[in-house]
Amino acid sequence: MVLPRAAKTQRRTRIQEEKEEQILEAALEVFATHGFRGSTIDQIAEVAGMSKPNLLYYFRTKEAMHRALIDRVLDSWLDPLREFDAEGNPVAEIRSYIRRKLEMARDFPRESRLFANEVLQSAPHILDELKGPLKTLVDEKAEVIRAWAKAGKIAKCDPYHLIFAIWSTTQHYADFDVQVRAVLGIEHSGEGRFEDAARFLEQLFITGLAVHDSAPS
Amino acid sequence: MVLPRAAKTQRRTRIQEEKEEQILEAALEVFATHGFRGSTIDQIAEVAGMSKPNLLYYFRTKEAMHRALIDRVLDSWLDPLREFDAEGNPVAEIRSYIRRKLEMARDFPRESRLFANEVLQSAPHILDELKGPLKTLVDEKAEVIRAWAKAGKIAKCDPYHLIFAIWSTTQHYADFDVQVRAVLGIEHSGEGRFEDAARFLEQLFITGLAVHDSAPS
DNA sequence: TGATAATTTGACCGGTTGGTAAAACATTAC
DNA sequence: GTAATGTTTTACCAACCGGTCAAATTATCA
Repeated sequence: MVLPRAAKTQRRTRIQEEKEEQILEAALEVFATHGFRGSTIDQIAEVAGMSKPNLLYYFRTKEAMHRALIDRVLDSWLDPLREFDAEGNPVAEIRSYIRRKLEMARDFPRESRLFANEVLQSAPHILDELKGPLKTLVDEKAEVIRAWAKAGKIAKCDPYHLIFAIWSTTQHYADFDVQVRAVLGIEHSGEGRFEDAARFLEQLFITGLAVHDSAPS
Repeated sequence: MVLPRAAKTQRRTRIQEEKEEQILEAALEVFATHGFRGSTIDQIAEVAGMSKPNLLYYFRTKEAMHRALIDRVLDSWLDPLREFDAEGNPVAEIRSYIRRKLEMARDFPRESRLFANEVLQSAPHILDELKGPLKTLVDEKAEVIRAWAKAGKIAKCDPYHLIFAIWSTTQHYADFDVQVRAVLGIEHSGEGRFEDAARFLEQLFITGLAVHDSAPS
């Protein structure tokens, strides 16, 4: 057999699983740093520690690699939002959503940058996912937030823009890491900046969304 | 004379000014959409409506074009922060800073994406500007904010992370425009989304930073 | 007008890029 | 062991990319 991608429909070799894993790891590194068009197969091959034709044996095109990577990462990327619980305490839910998003920005910055690059450049490869699954999920959670506001549990606000604000403020620490560190200076560029950010963002969102006396349910 | 860039040190032709303008406009369009490595001189030339060698007559390399573009745009991009007035009313200053940043995201999204692309990819061409002029400016304004907090005019908070939060939430509407529109759906993708965003962000930041009874100066 | 300088173009070049072909090599199943 | 299958490598290609060059064209101005 010469076509590994076809063989995959049957059963995958141990080697296949290992190598595909290796390749996607390298692809994440490179795509996240240079974007799709800015990345080269040679670069990815080098990071993956294999030759270019070898790499193309597992993924027939650059786009196939990118697509496989996105498919694998997108789901886990949305997990924090999925865990947003309608039954939970509103303030606690928002707080822990911010926490989780910030932890992801700290622990998985490459995944964040992968999407940031893609979206920044008009999301040519994931637009459908944004309009479909992502929109559906956000619509659902926005409804939850709207209900909380209506019940007077949090301040009235546009739930979509609230979600955007949480996304942008947290992912900022992954996507614009270089700028954050440049501005903070070496002395504040330790991992402590994530603690500081968490403290600030909690204060901002929790206080900013608290129901104040003049606006009862 | 054959070297236009040298001639520039003397006096620039009308044609030179016009063409350079045209080129930088096209370069902004292309660089903002595809990033530096993802952009090609041919693309820029096509958008600018001239041939590649002609374009290279005005800017000798792709990098020279990029650099000229950044130089031209960076200053105006920082204007809103510069206008941040230590003598003004804190709440009003923060409110109008958010307003201005949001207006820029709406009116000059390409400029925002130009920097976003650059920073996302580790800012290879502007790192010095970030560590120098940008950091200096932010340090200065952070001190103003710190003083306001100390005087009890706004809630105590980390001024750097406050600035980051304003940057990220406002620029989000330029940089991640595609995603914002995908999530909001066609029905809410009109220009009205900037009004909604402004309302939400004002509420968030103003309420979130208001001094609350339990924390006097 | 004509001379001079400024601008534009087409043809081209060496290096890179995504991708292919085929043969060499390794692994597995019997 | 050996045959079939799976994996890796070497050599290569056509398209593209950043950039050059010299000639052609156009604008400027005495």
